[in-house]
Amino acid sequence: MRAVRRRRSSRDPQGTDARTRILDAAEALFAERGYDATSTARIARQAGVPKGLVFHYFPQKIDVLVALVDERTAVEELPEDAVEALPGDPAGTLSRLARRFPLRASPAMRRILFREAGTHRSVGERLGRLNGEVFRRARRALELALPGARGDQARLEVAAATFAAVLIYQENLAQLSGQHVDPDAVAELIAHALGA
Amino acid sequence: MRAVRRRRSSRDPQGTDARTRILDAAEALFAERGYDATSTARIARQAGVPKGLVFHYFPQKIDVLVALVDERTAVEELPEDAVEALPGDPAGTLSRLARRFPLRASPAMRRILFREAGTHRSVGERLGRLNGEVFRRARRALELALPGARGDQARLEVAAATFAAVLIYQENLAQLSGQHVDPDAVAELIAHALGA
Amino acid sequence: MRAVRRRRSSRDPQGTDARTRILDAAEALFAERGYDATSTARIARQAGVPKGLVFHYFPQKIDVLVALVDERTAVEELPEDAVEALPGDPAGTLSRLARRFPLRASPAMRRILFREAGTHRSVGERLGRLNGEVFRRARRALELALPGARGDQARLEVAAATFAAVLIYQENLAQLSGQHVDPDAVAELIAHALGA
Amino acid sequence: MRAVRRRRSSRDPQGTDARTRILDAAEALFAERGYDATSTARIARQAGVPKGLVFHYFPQKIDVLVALVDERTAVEELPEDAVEALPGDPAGTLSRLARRFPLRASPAMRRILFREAGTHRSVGERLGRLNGEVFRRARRALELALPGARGDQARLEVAAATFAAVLIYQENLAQLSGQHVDPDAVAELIAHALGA
DNA sequence: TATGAATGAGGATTCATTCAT
DNA sequence: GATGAATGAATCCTCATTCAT
Repeated sequence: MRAVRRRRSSRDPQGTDARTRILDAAEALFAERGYDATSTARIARQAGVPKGLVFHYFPQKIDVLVALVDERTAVEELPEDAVEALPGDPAGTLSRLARRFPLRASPAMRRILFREAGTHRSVGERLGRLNGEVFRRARRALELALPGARGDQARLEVAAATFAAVLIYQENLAQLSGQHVDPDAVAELIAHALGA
Repeated sequence: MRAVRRRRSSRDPQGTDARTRILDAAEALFAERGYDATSTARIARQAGVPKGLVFHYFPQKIDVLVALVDERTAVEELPEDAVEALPGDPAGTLSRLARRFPLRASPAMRRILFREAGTHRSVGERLGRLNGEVFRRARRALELALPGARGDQARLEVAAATFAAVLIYQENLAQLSGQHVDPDAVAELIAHALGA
Repeated sequence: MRAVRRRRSSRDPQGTDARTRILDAAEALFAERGYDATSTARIARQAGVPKGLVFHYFPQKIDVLVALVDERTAVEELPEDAVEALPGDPAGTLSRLARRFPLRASPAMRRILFREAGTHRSVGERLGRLNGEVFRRARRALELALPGARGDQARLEVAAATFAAVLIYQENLAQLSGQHVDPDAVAELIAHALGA
Repeated sequence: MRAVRRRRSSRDPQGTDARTRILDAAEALFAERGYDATSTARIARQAGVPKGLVFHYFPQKIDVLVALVDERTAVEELPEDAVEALPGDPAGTLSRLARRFPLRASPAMRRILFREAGTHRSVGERLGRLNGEVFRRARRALELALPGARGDQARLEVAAATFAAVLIYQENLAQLSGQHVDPDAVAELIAHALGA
């Protein structure tokens, strides 16, 4: 999570620093065609910077991917209970969680995470951590929303895992299978499964 | 869907014909490192055939992927009701569906489908069709298992879509997020959501 | 020491096989400008082959150097006493050794050996082995030529080492220092040092 | 031959000025890996100075090499007869010459001189001049040590040339051939060749 | 059908050098 | 003087693909 402030140099007429433009271009291209199919030359061209500059900031191509994952998929450091759980309203609670989703990642970044997770360890690890985070929040939200602890713990975990999967992968589920899975509808489904 | 029978040549000590060995090698490699990162030379080496032979069978590299998807992700032509739905037992019905899953695809092929779906139209289409098939079967199974039509149609569709997603992507969900989502448990969850 | 016979293909109008032409070109260029300053593209151009072919035969640039050293600096497998030592004529014996020098290496190869020995282990090792071979032959020749064992053993070794150095490095001594050191004259000098 | 005194700047915690540190780093690196294989960036890093500063002091990379050769291989301006020749003791005289060797060059600089002489005219010239200087001194020393002029002039020159070669290249002889050639022993050998 | 040499476009990466600050 | 971002030519190497045998 870089916070270095970069000054606008005279060589930067676009007003965004070169490093950021490189990451922007890479994000769009990796999402569209995949990491391997995207050449560094193309990233540079789309970013409007000379080829060499990509390597000035990112010594290896893989470092571009790593930087994207590091800097653009940060899990917000929300207080655990930032999403106010409404006792008796698990569906609404999950829906709110979905909306205040802690994953600060563009649809493009999600596609990248998803696609490259299987082949690049660091990406896979990050995706695993994100999934775990969402899972834990969902479980906690459900526990708070269902104070009577109706429904055993095991089922609650299955519910949380299912919801996390749908939430994280919705982007890809939609694109790959051509079918939208609406998180709100799933939230409602799950609430029914757990509730009265 | 090829069914051509190939004779065993004298150069084929493994007892499998060259074309099959090429596809086997490609399946393993594409799953492990992705299509773009796998060279035709490597496929040939792993298959134990000369480089030129790959192009004898598959004029272009992409044809290897297409053949894999065509020949190794076939949706079985099951009769619609091959999975006997037990009225009153939606959970069991879904579980049986999961077990008699119509997708004849190795874990490796599922990873390939999944990974390349976003960048190769033909793969994406195939995945979409598979997902649709599973979705339709799940919906039909639920309709039969819940004859009273309790729960409206919309919720039933959400349930079928969720179940299809978990079923198709379980391979990847497990691998990517490090968390198993047991189809049987999800079946039970969904049954609760729809049932009494 | 390759002995593979290469057929003359129709694509080889020069009548020398491509691999040999690549090595010829590399030998000349490495000797003239050094290994690092010689690009693979230039080798290919001078050899009259496409760039890619260099890497077909030599997966890495360094392999070209290694092949040169392996195949073009072979120590002849002469019987130990192939150079007939004339008792009483150490000078003549050394001169004959110099002329029937066991190092089958062009002046170009000697310059390459010399220059790259310090930075490429395999080259350095080969040079060391060559030097050792020449040293041992010179010592043996002197022992045979001076049967009375006049002059102690230590001095004889110094003589052999000095002669080996002059013999192996004459190419470079001449070029680098602009001064020829005639092996025959050194042979005569050494004979005087050891003889009556 | 620079003699400019450089002040110690506040950015120079090592207490050596930047220019000197650059040359020190270059000397070590050129000796270890060769001129071509050493990037200016690496020199800067090893010297602990920013990349730009290298080009401030040395407008071109080659200027670093030239400066090293100019400033660090100086032939001492000894009076011709600084090495007292002892008539009748040529071995001792040569040994003393070797010890009071006029070449002020570190082992590293000798390796550089040696390696780059063949490809960089200025280095080659300097090496030639050094070799000539040592040769002339050795010849003069021998003439003085052997007043009777026994041994003809031609043999004396061969002796001087051989001794100069051993002296100048001992560093490399040892390193490359793994065999030490002791200058004192060679001096003694040569004395025998010329003396009674 | 089988084989591997041949081809050249393209890709990642390096690097000397410039220059605004 | 000091700094490091910027530049683009050049380098090593990969690879799909062709083709003569």
